[in-house]
Amino acid sequence: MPGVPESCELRANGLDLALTLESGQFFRATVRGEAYQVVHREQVFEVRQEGNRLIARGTDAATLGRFLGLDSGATEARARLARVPALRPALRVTEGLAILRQDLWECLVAFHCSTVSNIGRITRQVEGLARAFGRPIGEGDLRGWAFPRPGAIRPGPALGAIRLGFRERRLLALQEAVDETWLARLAALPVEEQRGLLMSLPGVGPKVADCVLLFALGRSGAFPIDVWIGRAVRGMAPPGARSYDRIRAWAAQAFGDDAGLAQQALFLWARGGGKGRGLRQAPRRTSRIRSAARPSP
DNA sequence: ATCCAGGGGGATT
DNA sequence: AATCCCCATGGA
Repeated sequence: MPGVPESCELRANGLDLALTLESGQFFRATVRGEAYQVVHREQVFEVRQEGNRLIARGTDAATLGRFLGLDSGATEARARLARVPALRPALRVTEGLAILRQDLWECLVAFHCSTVSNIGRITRQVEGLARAFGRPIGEGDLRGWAFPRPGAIRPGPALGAIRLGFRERRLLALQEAVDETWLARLAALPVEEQRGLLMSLPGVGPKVADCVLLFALGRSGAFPIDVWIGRAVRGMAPPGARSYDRIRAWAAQAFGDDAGLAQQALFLWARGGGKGRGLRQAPRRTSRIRSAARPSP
């Protein structure tokens, strides 16, 4: 039995840890005093930020750096995105935001659960799945449950207690459609094939597929469009860009491989979140705009 | 094309 | 306290 979890320290490279972990892309980070406790794959670790330093316990620098996207060039991406004037207000309140690199299967399930739901509920459901079906991991004060691998989630009262609602049957079907080999092959495909394959899964439409491409498969040009993004880009995108595919094509043209970061910045900004604001309360100021704008044929 | 599944969070009444 | 609105997917 190993005793003390390994520690590490690395430069944050401009990352805002709190902003990134609480930006709604990841569901397994919890506040613990000045730090965050994170469950990532088979590790439970604790990480905190002091200025431009990240100090962690229970993981190694390589794993942490990759998970946090420290090598993803977020600073350069922001500089390129700032050339688009309409994006500047969103960029202003999301300095230090990065796109995480999550576990593929966990990310797929989490965003599968996200359909017609909200962040608080998704968080509880992901945690519930881990507690009910995952393996206990960690040691000392760093304990948790790994997310259950495909096949480990079983129908029954324990699953019912997680209250997935109509998502439960689809989650079980999703699990049947996928195994470790399938996931490994998916990761190696070109992006358009990845997207098509993801969308062929039960309960996975364009939005969920794009979330998985962005948050797990490292496809930085993916641009998931939920209702908040739809509102945010109204007025930026040309009036013709109304459908999911047209907004997506516009984003690809406007932002290229930086579209994913643009999306996450817009998401926080549109919800009234961003630096020092948290993400919990979403003011309804845009609902009027939304009802005023009708889809055109 | 429209309705619903099942639920919870937030806002309005 | 009751009621309305919201939300992404798939099947009727």
